[in-house]
Amino acid sequence: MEEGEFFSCFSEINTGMTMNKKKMRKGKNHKRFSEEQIKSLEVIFESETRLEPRKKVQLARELGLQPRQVAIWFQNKRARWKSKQLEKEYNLLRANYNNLASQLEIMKKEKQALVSELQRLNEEMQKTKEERNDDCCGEQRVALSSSTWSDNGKYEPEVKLNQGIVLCDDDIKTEHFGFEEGSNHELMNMLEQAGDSGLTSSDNWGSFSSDSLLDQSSSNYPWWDFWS
DNA sequence: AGCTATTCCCCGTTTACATCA
DNA sequence: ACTGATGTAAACGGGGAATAG
Repeated sequence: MEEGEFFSCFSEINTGMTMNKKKMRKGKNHKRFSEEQIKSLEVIFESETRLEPRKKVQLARELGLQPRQVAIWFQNKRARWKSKQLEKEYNLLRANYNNLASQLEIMKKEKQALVSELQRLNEEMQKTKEERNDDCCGEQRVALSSSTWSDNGKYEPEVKLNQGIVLCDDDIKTEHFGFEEGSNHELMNMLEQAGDSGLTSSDNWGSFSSDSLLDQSSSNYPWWDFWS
């Protein structure tokens, strides 16, 4: 229903409630306020959502209402206003979430592409290695001279291609993604979780505080710019 | 300091009324 | 024209917090 249409239904001016509470509760005179009264109340509410007692009495006199009616109108108005605010915040939060989710999808695809590329390079390297094995066994011993034996007795070769790509997992992260041990630890974890579809599981949202999303004033830039 | 009465507010609910199918 | 369902504004009641006497 349109607002004008709504108000036209209640053109009867409320001349003031003189009945007591019991009569009010039982009575059939439960009239809605007139358009003029509502307009005046709205104007005051825009500047102050709470009324000082003296102003409440004065306003009630001006509008031909009981002070209690004015007080109750302000109470109900605050409740309606709060409800609308909550709805706005919810919509904002949902939009931010959708934005974040789509960014995550993009990142997952990018990661998958990088993993595929890495796999391809690995296979290429393997092929090159096998060719070298065929060509010259002596050189292989030199190339693998920096390989080590780990504490658990596992052999860990460090093999380098001519282009300088280091095929050791941690080094790849450092050289290709610019990740330093420690400083980007959280981001690394996020990437690893994303690879396991961990971020899409609601189980992992326990530490995800909606407050921090809404409280954008605490940082110098919008949180969602983190991904851009 | 502890108690009581009063006032205000919030929250959830009820009541009265208008609208619509 | 009547009626039941639904939505909304006005009003209520309970309970907590603050304040004064």
